[in-house]
Amino acid sequence: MERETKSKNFIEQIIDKDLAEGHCETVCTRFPPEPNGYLHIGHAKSILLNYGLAKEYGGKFNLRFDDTNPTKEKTEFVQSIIEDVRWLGADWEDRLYYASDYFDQMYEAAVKLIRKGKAFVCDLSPEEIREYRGTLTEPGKESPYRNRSIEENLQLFEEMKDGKYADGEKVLRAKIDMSSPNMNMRDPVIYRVARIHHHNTGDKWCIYPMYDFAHPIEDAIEGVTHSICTLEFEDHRPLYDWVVRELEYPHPPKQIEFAKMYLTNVVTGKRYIKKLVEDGVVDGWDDPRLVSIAALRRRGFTPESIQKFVDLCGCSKGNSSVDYAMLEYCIREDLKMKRPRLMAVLDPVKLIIDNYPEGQTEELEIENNLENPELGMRKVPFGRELYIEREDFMENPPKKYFRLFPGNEVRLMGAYFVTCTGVDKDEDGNITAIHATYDPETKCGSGFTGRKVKGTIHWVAADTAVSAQVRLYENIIDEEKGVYNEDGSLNLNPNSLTVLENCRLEPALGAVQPGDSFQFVRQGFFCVDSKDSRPEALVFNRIVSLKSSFKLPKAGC
RNA sequence: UGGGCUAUCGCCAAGCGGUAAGGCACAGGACUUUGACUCCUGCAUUCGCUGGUUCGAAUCCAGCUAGCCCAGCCA
Repeated sequence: MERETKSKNFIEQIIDKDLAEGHCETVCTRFPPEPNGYLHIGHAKSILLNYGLAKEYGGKFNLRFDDTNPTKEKTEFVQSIIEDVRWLGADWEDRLYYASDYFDQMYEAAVKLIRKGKAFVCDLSPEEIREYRGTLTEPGKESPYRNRSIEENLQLFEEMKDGKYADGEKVLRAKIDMSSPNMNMRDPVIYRVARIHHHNTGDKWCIYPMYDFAHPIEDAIEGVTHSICTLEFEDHRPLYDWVVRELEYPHPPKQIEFAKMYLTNVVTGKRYIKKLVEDGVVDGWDDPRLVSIAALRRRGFTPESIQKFVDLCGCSKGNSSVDYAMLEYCIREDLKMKRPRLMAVLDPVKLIIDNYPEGQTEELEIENNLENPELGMRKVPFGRELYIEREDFMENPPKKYFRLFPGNEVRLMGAYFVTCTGVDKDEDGNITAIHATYDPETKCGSGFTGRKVKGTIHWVAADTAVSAQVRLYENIIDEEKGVYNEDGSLNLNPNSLTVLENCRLEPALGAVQPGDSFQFVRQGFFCVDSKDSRPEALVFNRIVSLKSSFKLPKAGC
């Protein structure tokens, strides 16, 4: 098997260099979500990037919950994150960790800093700390508590741990530089008091470490070599390095930042998704109109397609917004060879073959996927009355329309050639049925080569068709215009979901399982909704359309 | 006269001083029992701008410009 020779991204180049220069001997990465919401396509990039790197270098990949702030975290999210990461195929083996399991070590680390004179207990209120911090252009000033003795700090910190102070009364701060141009270095808070039940440690602690202090410790404890995070943490790196250095870890982990991924025409961003869910605009975190991992899964995207997407997008330090068409391409590419191509009529109109004997039926054998014989054959019943797609017939066709119109001959896929002879209409002029004649000689598989037709259309037999509901999902919001308008109203795409109630499927589709996906000939890729499997009618979600290059001319024909 | 980061085709993205990869999208054409797929072909004389160094610059230097991030006891 040939492997595409892919150029290495900047992270791989850093790792190569670290390995070559002996900064590390192996590679260990991690995905460290805070369990405060559901994962989305942006997280997939981080997960697959970290996992892929570990795999590429024969190293390890850890899944670690960064649960240092119990006010926002829930077990519910822990479960969904585990499920999503597993589904994506990132294997953490036996290395599932919780930052909260390191609280003892973090406490000791804080004590160590105090002993070194590098941390102090501060009594300033949150407001005062903000005032003392200065601004982006002015340096801050030192806290009046900055020069407490080591002994006093030790005692006070222990008292914080023992619950002698109320929330917000005291914090532990790193003693760095109040005049640093980097706000993160102006004596950052590293421990705060919070009397909140923690999903993992219960009520054992009433003080919790801050991210900037906790994260490097977590990485160091686990032996993470490359701590990959997003761009907004770039300014935190000096602090990350400070913590690692002051705590004197023998194998300091290294933080590397990359750009988050955005998708055009789609709501990315945890807090917007959260609001859409909370406002009831969507049905939940896994509403197929969203791009949460759960939604993509329910919509019919495969882990392989997401992997391909992430690979294709690459990784850099420039903020970017990837065209949604790229994601569509990836799922089409993944599914086209491995799923059956079946016939489904989304907007049915009856086609009556007048010269086909009344009462006669036959079973045609059709390949499930013309390009992949391994998927086998299936039997499809054929008869005098069929349903075809309403848009596959035009009474007055424009130039270059080569589907059905009066006098024209087309191929019924897998069956016969039929020639349109006329239409029935109701009093209002709506077409109620189309009439045609068929040519028995042209049966599929008979080797007939007498003449060719330009159009091939799909169909289902009227009496054996299975009825179904099909949902056509569109991107929910045009994020270029903002998720919410200035007046607070939602900037929704009103056509984000179209429900087609009257679809007719070939009988083979009556026995499918939730989650199964198919290509519907000429329509696109669809997936049986895993959450809505009503017995009376199957519910299909459209994953993505096929590309279609024939566009009807504009009005006037 | 705060700091950090980024700038290469409509969208991603290689490139690391030797004369602009690739993918998506798009447009032609061939093929076709899906107007799909597949297959060809086209698609940056130019790398945010202006200077400089050099035989040679997207790559080095200087100065601009634009965008993103930072003043949580969030992560």
